[in-house]
Amino acid sequence: MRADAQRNLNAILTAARESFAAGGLEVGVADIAKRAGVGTATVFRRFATKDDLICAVCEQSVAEMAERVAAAEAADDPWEGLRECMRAAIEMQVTDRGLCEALSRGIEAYPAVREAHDALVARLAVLVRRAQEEGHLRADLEPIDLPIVLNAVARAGAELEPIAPGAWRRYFQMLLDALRPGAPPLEVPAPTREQVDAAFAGEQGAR
Amino acid sequence: MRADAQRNLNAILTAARESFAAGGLEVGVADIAKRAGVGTATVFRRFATKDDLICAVCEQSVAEMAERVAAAEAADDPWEGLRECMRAAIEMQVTDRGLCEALSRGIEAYPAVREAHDALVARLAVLVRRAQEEGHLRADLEPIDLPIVLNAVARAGAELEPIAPGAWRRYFQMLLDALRPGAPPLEVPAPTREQVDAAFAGEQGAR
DNA sequence: CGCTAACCGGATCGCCCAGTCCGGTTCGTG
DNA sequence: CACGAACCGGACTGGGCGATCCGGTTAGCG
Repeated sequence: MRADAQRNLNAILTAARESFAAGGLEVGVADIAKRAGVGTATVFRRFATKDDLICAVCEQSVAEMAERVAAAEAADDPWEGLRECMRAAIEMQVTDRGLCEALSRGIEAYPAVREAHDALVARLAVLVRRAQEEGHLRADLEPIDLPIVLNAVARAGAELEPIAPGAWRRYFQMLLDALRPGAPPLEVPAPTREQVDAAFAGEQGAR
Repeated sequence: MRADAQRNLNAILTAARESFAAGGLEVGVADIAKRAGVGTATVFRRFATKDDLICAVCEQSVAEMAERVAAAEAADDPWEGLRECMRAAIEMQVTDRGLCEALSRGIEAYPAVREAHDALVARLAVLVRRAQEEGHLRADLEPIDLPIVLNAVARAGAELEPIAPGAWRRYFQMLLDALRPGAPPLEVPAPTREQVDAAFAGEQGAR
């Protein structure tokens, strides 16, 4: 790989990240190319499809989240670590429209992102179980619930952000209240792995 | 207005409602026209713009919600009525992708819808205050919070619906837990009318 | 029944955007 | 320094969709 090609690749990834963060996933490839200082053909040379580019950017963000989870696992106070993780996950999505939108599609996303996300949930599960044992989290919360509710809060927050900056913290606090132990048990089971897998297999290639 | 014109108008509204409900707001006008059994020109003769059509359909749905709120106000047990209202609001959005998407844009929607929505929130406020006085609802909940959190739950539920039907009830139950009294007070204020108005004035005509 | 104004609908326009093509440019090696 | 392979980028294509145009049709009044 020639040096200029590598440079362009980095520029494209950075530009895409910034563009998606600011304008959501519907920003045009031409805009991204312009921001990166290259032509559209150069973008498509590295990423056969716009979706591939989205995927690459998302993987970075999900990896970043995974790092935060790992840090929480090692923290002195794991419950505090988990809370901070959740807060960071929402904040990341609120300040990155593209990530927020991508995670909304979440379930049906690309294999690579999906894999990274699964790994992240698996790590989360450890923290969740520990928090439940220590009585910080309601016992009927499943790890799979977390990405769902965090994305829900983030989406509401993201829309509010331009008109009421920081309002997402209000709804994050409500979310924490919902997760506290002591409430009557949930009457509906969480989505299962099988359901998610079936949906994924079914709509491979949609959109 | 000629009889056939009236008939077509009804057909268009019905078709639009069904199409938007099933496929979201991004379904093409051509699809709607075909379902209504008319040409696209006929659609645009009644609704100058696709947005106008969306607006008309939404108004109907919001009016329907308002009726439910009115019913709750008159119910024997107002708290039970409010709960049922919230449940119905989520269910309506989960089973109507178009409505769900339209309410997500909510704040910046069209004047007519916005007006109907404001009226609905004003009515809700009565129920909220009463529920708070009776100790069913946390005291720091503002009426404006309700459409926000209800839409958030509905959106998550709508995405889950095809793969885990009814899963939204799980998150609705969590929401109710978050709204219960007894939690430490919220540290961030709710969005204000002024913020909403400013945003609305600012981006009139966007999209 | 006949006539006209109202109405209809498919073909068409203009625009946007993902993705492709090809003539020109640059890297980096010998 | 020279040369070829790798790389570049802007012009172009194709398809989709909102919106418009216009020749044909129909309602419903007199």
